[in-house]
Amino acid sequence: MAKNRVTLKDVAQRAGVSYQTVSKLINRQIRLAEETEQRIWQAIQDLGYTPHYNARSLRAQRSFTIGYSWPPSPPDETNPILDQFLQSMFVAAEARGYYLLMFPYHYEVEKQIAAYADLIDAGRVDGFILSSVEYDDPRIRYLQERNFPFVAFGRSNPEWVFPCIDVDGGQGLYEVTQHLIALGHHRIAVLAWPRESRVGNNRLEGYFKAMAEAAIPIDENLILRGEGKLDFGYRATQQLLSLSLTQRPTAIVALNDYMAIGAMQAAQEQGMRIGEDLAISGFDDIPLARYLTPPLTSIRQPIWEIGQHVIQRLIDIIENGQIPEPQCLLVPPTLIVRASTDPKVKASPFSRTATQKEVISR
Amino acid sequence: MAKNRVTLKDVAQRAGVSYQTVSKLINRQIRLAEETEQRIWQAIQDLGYTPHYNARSLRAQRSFTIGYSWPPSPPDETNPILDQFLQSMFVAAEARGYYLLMFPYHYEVEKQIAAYADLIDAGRVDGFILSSVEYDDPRIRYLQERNFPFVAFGRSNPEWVFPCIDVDGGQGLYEVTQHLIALGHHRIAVLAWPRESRVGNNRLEGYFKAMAEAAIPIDENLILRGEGKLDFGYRATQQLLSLSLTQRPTAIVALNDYMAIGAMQAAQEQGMRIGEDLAISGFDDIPLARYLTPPLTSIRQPIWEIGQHVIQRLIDIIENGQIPEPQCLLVPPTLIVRASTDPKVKASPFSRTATQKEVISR
DNA sequence: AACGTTCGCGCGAACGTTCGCATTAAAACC
DNA sequence: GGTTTTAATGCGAACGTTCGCGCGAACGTT
Repeated sequence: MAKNRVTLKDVAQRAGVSYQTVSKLINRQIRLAEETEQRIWQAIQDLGYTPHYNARSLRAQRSFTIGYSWPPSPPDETNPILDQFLQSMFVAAEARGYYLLMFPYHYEVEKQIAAYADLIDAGRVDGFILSSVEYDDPRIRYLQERNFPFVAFGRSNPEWVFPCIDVDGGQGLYEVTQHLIALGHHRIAVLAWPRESRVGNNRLEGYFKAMAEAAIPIDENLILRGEGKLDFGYRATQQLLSLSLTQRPTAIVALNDYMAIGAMQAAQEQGMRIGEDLAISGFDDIPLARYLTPPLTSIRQPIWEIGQHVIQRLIDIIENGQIPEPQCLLVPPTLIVRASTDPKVKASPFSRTATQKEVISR
Repeated sequence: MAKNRVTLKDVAQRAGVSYQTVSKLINRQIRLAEETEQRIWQAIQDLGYTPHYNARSLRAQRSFTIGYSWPPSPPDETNPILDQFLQSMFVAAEARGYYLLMFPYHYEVEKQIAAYADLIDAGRVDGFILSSVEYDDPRIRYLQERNFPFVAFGRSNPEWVFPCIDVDGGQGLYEVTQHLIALGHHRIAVLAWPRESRVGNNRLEGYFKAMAEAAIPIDENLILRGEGKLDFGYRATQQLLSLSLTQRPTAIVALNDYMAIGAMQAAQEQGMRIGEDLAISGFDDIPLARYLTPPLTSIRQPIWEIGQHVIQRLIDIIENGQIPEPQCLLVPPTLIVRASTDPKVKASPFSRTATQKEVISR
């Protein structure tokens, strides 16, 4: 297994210099005679030297490791962005010589904080990425208090100042609502999350803004709140469709795709033609969205870019200590119009042309 | 940030012993006088001591870290088991004092192997978990050659001997095929993967076995191979349904849920009632499966158990060097019968009773 | 010719552990 | 009562780096 490892001393001996000199060359902290430098590189090559991570970290008091933990998705739902987010992050990390360390997410606050504290105290990580950030997030409080580097994917309390990046969900909802209004809809229902949901509230604001700009009064009966699951979307839509003709919505905006799918099923069971009799939109643009019948209008988050950004930012903070402005960056999502809201964008989802006909707004 | 860290020496001084003694107590390599032991624990508690990871690893030549890398899922598909698999693994790892390190997956063989080599040479990991294992997998070859610990989720060449665990996909297909035969189906089509697919071949064997046992001849025209995407399922099913009545299948077994969903859409477009006119089954039991109309019969893999097992096994190998028999463990998946194959198991997917009516075979 | 300055490199120390052996005192043996 | 065993702890070294300082030689400057 771990046989006789090649160390700096081996390289140094072969190159005929002291081992510290080799170290300095590797870390580019020194100018060497051209000839010596070549000799050393050659020796490194010949012996196949790789610096020992733990020794380096011990001495430098740096771990070149970023910690990440996230809440597991419930069994009846998959996290549509996890894979891409992770891949994006560790590609970005690798490019700067870092790796990502995963550790379990605990729901009990104390155990959760303890997990972060242990990693810090053990010197295993140089910083953290946070996601699924909520109001009063104890992790943010703790890390700020210890003055330990982190970057969050998601906003928290508006008055808190910390490095974060977030998708402007409000902008997404603003656009989709505008899109529906432009198509002539007035009674637009929302399948929303509970009031405590920070993400939900951010998104809802965009809906209110678009409605206000179009001078359409808000009907509180059309805003239904639930746990964001498919069957809530289904039941809520049944309820909406049981309203009288003058009250019933002509469009439903769901805050995620699962609820939208539930809504589609409920509407189809009642024989309604989605996109014609009733418009439905989702959020997240899960891969399946374009394959549904009809294809689902949705809002896509720039996950890859967020992963890149969040890591770049964290490493900048770790290495330079400086937190660049703006503290919190908002990136706009992309509205993807499909036949579930606009029947003109229809056709079989499998023909090449149909796929291209998806209207990517912006 | 990293302020004055509490070290063994601090603890030792406060407890009035040498720092090596404290180390030995922590590692339970020594018997101490009851009173001294208490004093030391108290000091550890008082000062909030946490061992420094890099120092420990440097000295012990062990990293307590497990490396994992996996191919990113294509943009039009989500990996339905990734989240659960990861969570399971790092929960198991944490319980034994290990963490998981993620690193990018490269498709070019050389870069891929280089990534593994670098982590080994740098001493950053004690072992690896492999997944998405294929025939002639170069990673297996390399790690075996270096005699470096690893455990694979998935089989490779039948003649290779290495620690692995895999879902018995053949058993899954055997059961679903038997299930369909018992319902009176004879012409059972398969939406399969390309011939080079190891997973696909393993699964197919179960189909052949069940057909052979029922003495039903294989019709090669009913075995269609594609890339495992939704639209292949769609097109393949269109093709199958265009066959003459005597040749057309009465049941379609898909090797994953996405192809099954495509098949359902194609069949429904032709006005067929799924579960009655045509039976369709999938594989993976993605969360959405039970919410489809009709709910999709599928095969669920025991992912959590696999994650636990794979980690336990790897740590055993790392710590004891011994590779327990059997080298490769096969675990059976679970057939979940829903209305897409058996209309008796129907009803709205959202009523409590309906959910319970899902028949979990075995 | 004497004197700074830069260049090229070496040296000792330290990072915080673990490990094996040495040491001391008390207890047990004959 | 001297010798051997056992229990409880100490001591020095090592793991493979990085870091700051130092030192001789070469180089230009006055």
